[in-house]
Amino acid sequence: MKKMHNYYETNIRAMEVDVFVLDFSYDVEERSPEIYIWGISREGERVVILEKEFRPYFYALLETDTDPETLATEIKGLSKPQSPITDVKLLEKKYYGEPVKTLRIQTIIPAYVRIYRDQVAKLKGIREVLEADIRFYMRYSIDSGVKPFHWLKAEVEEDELGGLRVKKCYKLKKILKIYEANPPIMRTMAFDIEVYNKYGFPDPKRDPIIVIGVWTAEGPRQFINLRGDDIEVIRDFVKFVVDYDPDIILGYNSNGFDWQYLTERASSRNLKVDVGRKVGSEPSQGTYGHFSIMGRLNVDLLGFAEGVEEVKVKSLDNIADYLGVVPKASRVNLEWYQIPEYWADPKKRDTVLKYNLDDARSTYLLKDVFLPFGEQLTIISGLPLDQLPMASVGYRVEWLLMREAYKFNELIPNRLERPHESYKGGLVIEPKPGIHENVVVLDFTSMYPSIMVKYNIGPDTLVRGECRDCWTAPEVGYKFRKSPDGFYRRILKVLLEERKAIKEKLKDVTDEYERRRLEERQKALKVMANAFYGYMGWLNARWYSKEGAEAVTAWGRETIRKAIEMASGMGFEIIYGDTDSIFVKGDLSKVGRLVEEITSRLDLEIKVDKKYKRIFFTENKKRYAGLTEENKIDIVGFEAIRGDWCELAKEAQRMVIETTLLKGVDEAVKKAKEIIMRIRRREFNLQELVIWKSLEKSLEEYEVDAPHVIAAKKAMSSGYVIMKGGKIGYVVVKGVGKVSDRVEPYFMVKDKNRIDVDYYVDKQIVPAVLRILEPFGIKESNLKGGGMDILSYFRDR
DNA sequence: AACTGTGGCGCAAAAG
DNA sequence: CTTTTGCGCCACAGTT
Repeated sequence: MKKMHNYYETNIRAMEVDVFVLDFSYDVEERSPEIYIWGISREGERVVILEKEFRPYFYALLETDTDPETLATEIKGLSKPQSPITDVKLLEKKYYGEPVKTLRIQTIIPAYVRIYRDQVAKLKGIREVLEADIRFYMRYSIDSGVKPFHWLKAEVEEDELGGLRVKKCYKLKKILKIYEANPPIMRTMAFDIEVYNKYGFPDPKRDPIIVIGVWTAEGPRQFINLRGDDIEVIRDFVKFVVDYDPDIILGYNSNGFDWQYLTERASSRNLKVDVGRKVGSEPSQGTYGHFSIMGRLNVDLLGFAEGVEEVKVKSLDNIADYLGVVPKASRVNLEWYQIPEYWADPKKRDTVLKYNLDDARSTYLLKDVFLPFGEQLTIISGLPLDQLPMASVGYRVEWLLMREAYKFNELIPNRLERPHESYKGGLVIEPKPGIHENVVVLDFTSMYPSIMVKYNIGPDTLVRGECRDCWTAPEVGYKFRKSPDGFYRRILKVLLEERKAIKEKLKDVTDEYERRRLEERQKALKVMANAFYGYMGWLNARWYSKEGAEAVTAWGRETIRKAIEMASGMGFEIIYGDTDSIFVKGDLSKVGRLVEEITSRLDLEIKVDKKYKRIFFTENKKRYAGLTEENKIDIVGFEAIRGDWCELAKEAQRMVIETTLLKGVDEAVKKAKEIIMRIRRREFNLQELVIWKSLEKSLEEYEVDAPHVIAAKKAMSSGYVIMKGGKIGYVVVKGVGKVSDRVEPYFMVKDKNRIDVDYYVDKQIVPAVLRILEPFGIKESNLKGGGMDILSYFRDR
């Protein structure tokens, strides 16, 4: 009777659903793990699919002379009642392409994998223990093929909702299909918090939140601390998030500040930041400082902004301004140290509120710039969108590789501690100094990935000793077997071919939405493919191969040498070259033939990247400036585009470069003299003199008292916190002694007259300008002489 | 004792 | 990932 009933029920409830996968998480319920697949159904409902059957496991790689049966029994003997070893199975797998015998050891609770791993590793007859360090939800995603931002068609049964803030909860019965299609509309919310910071860097135990600003498709919302107590602010904000129910929560440095502060502040006030889709779950800090929110994607856009190299100080206002999302002129601009003063003054308080909303709005609007690319990177790498911005390039590549390894029945190597070992890199050609007319830049397309594919490079294709059918790398002599395809080649081929196909398809697509999607996919594929070489030479990489990385650069050097040889053979003059490019001058009508010749003879694609009407080089490599065919001025490598020179020096150099290219050296000298005189007359803003540097280490680690380190220490002692990786802006003031003794954080200097003008002229403007003009015979005295006016002479003494 | 020149080294940031 | 550049500190040697 009971059985009949169940059968009947199952038939009624079993159904098919289509769900767009947002994220994964897992929980251990009643001593067994459950995987949550959070998503949006075809009908637009927020749903979760539970997978209760999947179990954690790892592999033990056997020595050749071991008997699997005996070892399996021995391993089973390690079983603990809290999480028994449920299965030990002998499997044929591949390790670096070689067939191997492994035991697959399965348990119940994910945390026990580590415990069993350590015990199994000590047993006799075990060569290595593998795949024990893969996160459980990741393990599931790899094995099941369920990937974020893909659709999942599945047979499910409806389940109890029990404390989940979704429309439906299903139990997974069977995966029917995983496919890519247009994503549903995702509800997106941006937020930003402002904190009382009168006593320097805010402390969550002491300083209240003064306002939380929110921006959504429906516009702004604000939670303001009116009574000096922020309990209600936090409570209202949490309620708002739960009610609005966003799929994506955007912030700017929200992993580094907002979530940290909010959770600490809340816990010190006995509140819970219960904003997840599971009741009672708080944002939890996972790997690399990222905060996970159950069922939602917590995306910190700062991670994407790091990729915008043109902007040196990656503050929200700078990034939003540069990308044209919110121009600085159209928003409230406040420095962090002005907040307490403005907040305390009833007449100025409104400015703080506007400032907060401008930040929330900027964050919200930045989504259109960053998310389409992020979506594509998620689809390709399989790394959930919320982890993507924090993950380094290496980890993005590795996620893709791990998924592919599973498909190929390859074991995933362990992460190893390796000592640093350097190897030779790309070839840089000595530039021909001076001004050149009509120079063409030829670029090998995706040189390193193409070389990896062409010569089948990788740790699994490397042959030590004799080899009949191998490619041999020049200079270093490493050999790689020609067939079958190695791990890297197989994956790279797919990426490069897909990119080619997309570029082809783009020629016919007119739909704007589809064009954008393909454009971003194409970019993401390029970024991923180009990251493979760097990944292979990354000490932390699971598929590290020094020999591989060394061979890639060696073939690269050979390729560029051959290209140069062919170009000069055709009568071209080589002006410069770096790694995968050559700058040539000569009969431009023959460039097309040169391109064809190189491409066919070297079997690597080269193309015209740029044409310069006029270009100049100094004696230095990696530095030049040119006027393109489109009358744009390109500046490469010089101070003008570096983040660690003051704006004034950069502007002066930019001016000199432009004038030199367009009007000639004499005119440029005149301009430079004018600028120097202006500074001597103190006609500048303090902002233009700030020198920004990042702190690559924590302050104690520095061995020398470099100026930026001293400036950071001064900032620290006045209450400002600068962490490792942060940026410090400083100016040089008058006084005696080393530069280090005369630096001060820019926000601590209010009086323009304290500035050491001589430093800025002699160590910033003159060197920057001379870098361009010196090759033309201009000396320091030509710039400084004859321009000193009496007035400033007296004022400076 | 105070200054100047030099070369090594630490450090950051660019190109590819 | 390597290559390249350049500033400033630091120690040292030689000079005034």
